[in-house]
Amino acid sequence: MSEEEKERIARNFIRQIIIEDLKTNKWGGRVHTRFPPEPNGYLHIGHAKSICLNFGLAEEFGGLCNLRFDDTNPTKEDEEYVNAIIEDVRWLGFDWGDRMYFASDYFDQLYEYAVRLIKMGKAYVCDLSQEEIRQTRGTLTEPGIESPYRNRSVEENLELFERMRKGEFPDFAKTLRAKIDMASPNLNMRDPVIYRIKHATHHRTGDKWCIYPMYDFTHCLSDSIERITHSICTLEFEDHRPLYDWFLDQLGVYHPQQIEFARLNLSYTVLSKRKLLELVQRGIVDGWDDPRMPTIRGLRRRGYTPESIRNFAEIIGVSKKESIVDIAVLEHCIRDDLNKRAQRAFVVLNPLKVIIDNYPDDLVEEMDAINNPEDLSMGTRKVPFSKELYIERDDFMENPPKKYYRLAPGREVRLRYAYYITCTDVVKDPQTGEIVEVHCTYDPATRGGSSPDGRKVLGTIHWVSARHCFPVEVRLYDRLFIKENPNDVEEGKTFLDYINPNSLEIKTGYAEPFLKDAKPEERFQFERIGYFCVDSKYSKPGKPVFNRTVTLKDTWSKILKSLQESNE
RNA sequence: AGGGAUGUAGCCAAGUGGUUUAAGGCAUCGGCCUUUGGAGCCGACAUUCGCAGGUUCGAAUCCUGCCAUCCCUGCCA
Repeated sequence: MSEEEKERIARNFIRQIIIEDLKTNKWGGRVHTRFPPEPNGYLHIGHAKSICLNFGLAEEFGGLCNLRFDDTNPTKEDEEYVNAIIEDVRWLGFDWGDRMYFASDYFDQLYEYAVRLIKMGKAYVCDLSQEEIRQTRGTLTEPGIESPYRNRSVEENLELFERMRKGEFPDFAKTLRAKIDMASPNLNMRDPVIYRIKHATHHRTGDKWCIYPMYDFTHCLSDSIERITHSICTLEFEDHRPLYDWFLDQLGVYHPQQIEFARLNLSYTVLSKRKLLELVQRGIVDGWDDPRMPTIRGLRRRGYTPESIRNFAEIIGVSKKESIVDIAVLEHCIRDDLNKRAQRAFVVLNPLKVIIDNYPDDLVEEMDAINNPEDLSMGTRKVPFSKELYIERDDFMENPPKKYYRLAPGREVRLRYAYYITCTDVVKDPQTGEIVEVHCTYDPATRGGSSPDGRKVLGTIHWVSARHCFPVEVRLYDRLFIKENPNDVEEGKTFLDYINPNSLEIKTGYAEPFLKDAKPEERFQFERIGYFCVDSKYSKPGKPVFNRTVTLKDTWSKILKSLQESNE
C-alpha cells in the first residue's frame, strides 16, 4: 500500500464508509454530497464544519457537492438568507458549479410522489386537528391511536389531496399523512405528516402552492432526485433515518445513504440559530456580523481567514460523539495562518512617552523594519524614528519583579529595528503620582538594533515616533461568554446570564504611518500584541478601525500570574 | 412499551483481536533558541481505553451484564 493510499484510509468514519463504497463499487465510483441549509438564518462555524465536510469529501474523492436550499417552509424562509448563505459558502472557498438547487424546484415532482403513495395505499388525507394529532400520537412509552381517517379509499384520498392543492381548505384543516405504524417505538414512524396546508407566499414559488411538503418527505426525495450518494447530516436525524429509507423504498426510487455525525459545539460561545438571534435582537451584539459572533460573517469581520476555518474543520475531526471543542483550537488555527501571512506593524495601545535626551531635537531617521520575519519575500518598510516616542505602558516598570526584562530605571532595552536605550529618569505627575514620561539615552552605535560589541539586552520592545504616529480606533474583542458551556445553565438562569461584560473594549492607539492606508479586511500583526483586521463596517478611507482577531501568545502574562500566585 | 445513539488523557481524536510497551492536534509543564517573552526546536504528559465479568496463547478492539450522557411525543428543519 502506498503512502498516498494509507493517507486515504479512515481519519474518520465517514471517509471509511466512502473508501469502502469505492472499493465495492456501490455507487459506480461516484461520490456526490450536498450541503442543504434552510434559508432561515445566517451560517455559523457549525455549518462551516458541515460545509467543509461535504465539499471536502467530494473534492478529495473526485466527486461533486451540491448546494441545496431546503426551503419547504415559506413562513420562515427568505431570499435575504439565500443570498447571505451563497456569499458565505463562496467566501469559505467552495464551488458548486451550476449545481445550486432548491427543494422548492422539486415541488411538482414531490406532489407526484405523494400521489403515488396515495395510490399505493401508503398515504391518506387526515382531518384531525393539530391538537388531535398530538393527542393520538401516543407517548414515548405508549403507542399512538390510529386516525379515524386512516382507511379512506384511494379515490377519496386522491380527490381530497387534489382539493387541498387547489386551496379549497383553510390552513391546518387537513394533512396528508404516511400510513406506517401508530405503534412504532420510533415516533417518526407514527403516520407522520408529509404535507400541510399553508396559504403563504413562498420566496421562490410565490403563490403557486398552498400545500407544502415536510422535511422528511422532501429531503430524502431531493437527495434521490439529485442522485446523492452520501447524505450527511447531524445526529438528531438518526431517528429519522428509518423514515428516510421508508419513503425511498416504498417509491422504489434511487436510494442514497444517510450518515449522521455530531454537530460542532465550541466552548465560550453558543451555536444555535435561536440563541444567536436572541443576541442580535436584544442588542447584545451589533448584528449577525458582529466580530464576536461565531457566524461566518462575524468571524470574517473579526479577521478569520477562510483557510484557518477550513483547517479548523479538518483538525477537529468528525465523529458521532457529542463534544465541545475548546475555542483555543480555533484561535490556534488563525494564529497559525496569520503568523505566516500577516504584515507586521507597530502600534502602541497604552502609550507612555519616552524622551531620548541625547538624541538630536530635529533629527528624523528612517528605520528598516522587516514586514514579516516568517516570509522575507514580503520585504521591508521604513519606520520614522525621532527624539520623542511612545512605548507601551506595560513595557516600563519603576520597580520591576524578577524575570521582567523590559525597561526600568537604569536598564537597557532594544527598541526594535532602532536603538538600544537606557532609562535615566522617570517623571511623575506630582498630584497623582502617575508616570507621565520616561527619559532615556540611546547608544548611536546600536542603530538597527544590534551592538558592535555584541552585548546582550534582555528585552526588545516596540515603539512609534510621537511626531509621526497617528491615533487609531482599536477594538479589543474577547470571548462572548464567561462560562465554558453557556448552554449548561443553572437553575433559574439562562445563557444570557453568562455574557462576558468585557467582550469589547474600544481604545485609541498610536499607529505607525503606513497603517493609515489600510483597507477593509486587511490583516496585520501588531507586533507583540496580536492580529488585527480592518473593520469593514466602521472604517473610512484614511481612518481605519482595527478589530482584534486574537492576541499573540503571551508568555509573560503567564509568568506574572504564577509569580502572583506564589506570592499569595 | 419505549426507541435511537455515544463513552479512549483537561479538550478534540486515531485505533476495527497480535510490530499499539494506545497515533496526531489543542491546552498544560520543563528546556533550547530568538532584534516580537511571537515564531521555531526538543522533551514531559492514558501500565490504560465508562464499570464488572467472560471468550482467547493474546482484547480498547469479540460476548454478557451494568452505569453515565445525549436525542426523539412540531402541520420546524
